[in-house]
Amino acid sequence: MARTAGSHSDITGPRLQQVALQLFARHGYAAVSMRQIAAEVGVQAGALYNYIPDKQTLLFELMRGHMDALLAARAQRAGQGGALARLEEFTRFHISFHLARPDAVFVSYMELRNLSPENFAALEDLRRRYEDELEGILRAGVAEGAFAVPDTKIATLAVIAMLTGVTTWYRPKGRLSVPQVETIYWDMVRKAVAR
Amino acid sequence: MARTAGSHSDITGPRLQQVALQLFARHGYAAVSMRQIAAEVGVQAGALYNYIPDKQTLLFELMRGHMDALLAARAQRAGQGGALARLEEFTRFHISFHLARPDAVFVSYMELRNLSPENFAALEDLRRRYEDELEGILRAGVAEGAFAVPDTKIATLAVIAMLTGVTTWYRPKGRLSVPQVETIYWDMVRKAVAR
DNA sequence: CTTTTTTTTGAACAATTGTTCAGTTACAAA
DNA sequence: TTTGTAACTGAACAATTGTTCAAAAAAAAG
Repeated sequence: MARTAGSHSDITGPRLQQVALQLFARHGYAAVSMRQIAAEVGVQAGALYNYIPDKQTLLFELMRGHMDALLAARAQRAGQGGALARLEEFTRFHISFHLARPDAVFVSYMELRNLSPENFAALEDLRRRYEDELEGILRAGVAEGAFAVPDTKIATLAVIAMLTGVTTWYRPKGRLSVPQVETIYWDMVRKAVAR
Repeated sequence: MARTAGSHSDITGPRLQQVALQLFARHGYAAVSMRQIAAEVGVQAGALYNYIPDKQTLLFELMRGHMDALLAARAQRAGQGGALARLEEFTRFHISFHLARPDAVFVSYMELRNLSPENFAALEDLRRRYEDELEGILRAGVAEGAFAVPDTKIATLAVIAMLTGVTTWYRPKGRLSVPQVETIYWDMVRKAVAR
């Protein structure tokens, strides 16, 4: 026998991405085999190569897809108002966006070293673009006299590290809702950059 | 031929740990083979098994060694004085300790999912003990009325995430010295938990 | 219905994996 | 110098790796 009944490109394609993201997040890129992914998709390993050229590209596309979605979502909420308001907006956005996609976040931060040099460079570029959003806000706040940070570049990285860290402990079944978490972190971010 | 001239357990043993840590940090546990490690040590793969029972235990021992060193170094600087002074001490300690061991930090934070369940539990226990150090300080500060944090547990994780993030960008050749970095982060930590 | 196209199977590939072990060598003690 | 031991080699092991491809079957088109 060959082609399975009810099989379709529209199903297998997206499901491959979904399954790969989940398994990569759970066990790591290098520890997951194409056969494991195929088994979870419900197909033989060879069939996956109708959708991806190779395993490396699969990883890269997952990571790039995540960063693209992040930048697109960020661009949609065009920053307006004073630096303080924009910083709050960024903080809440970052937390809610990241908490909604724990697998993609995990993979994007943990598997950078498994990318080929060109793919790594491309991803670093996207990451930089996102960081620049926050640094722009911090710089504006300093110019306004609303913030006091000794080094906007370091403050940018420190704030992002702090916010992204939420993904390591947050569980949907936990005692806090996402908006509550946002508020707690916003309180700390606001004070950390305050005069 | 067999035993290499000048070979000794005192050399190969430590060198194995050193090389494994470096390679695991650079490429990831699953992506590094025992033969790669052996080649870097200057020995055949089989010889490594005079020093470790298996690859998994090698990883675990590296991570446990790091956490033991962290807790031991922390215990040495027994916290004294008010919460603010203790928090500054913790902040500077955390940064300097982590910046001095980038490979061990990287492995300990990235390879948790490659540990067996028992080994994972053991490491989580050590990590918790370290986090409790900081939470104790924050709690004391709140009791003193020196700090205002809505949730000491979350604040603990947020501060640690922020501080550990320094390892992702700091380079010894960079424009800032370690004490300068400490001061910049301390400024943000201090304000973040302030009243 | 028949034909064409899309999708998948299943086997095959060379390479690599962690680990074991009998045999071999270097070193230290006697 | 002989003996004993600690350290290492080199080959072997079964299993698994990413990837390819001819054959087969299901779906879509005519």
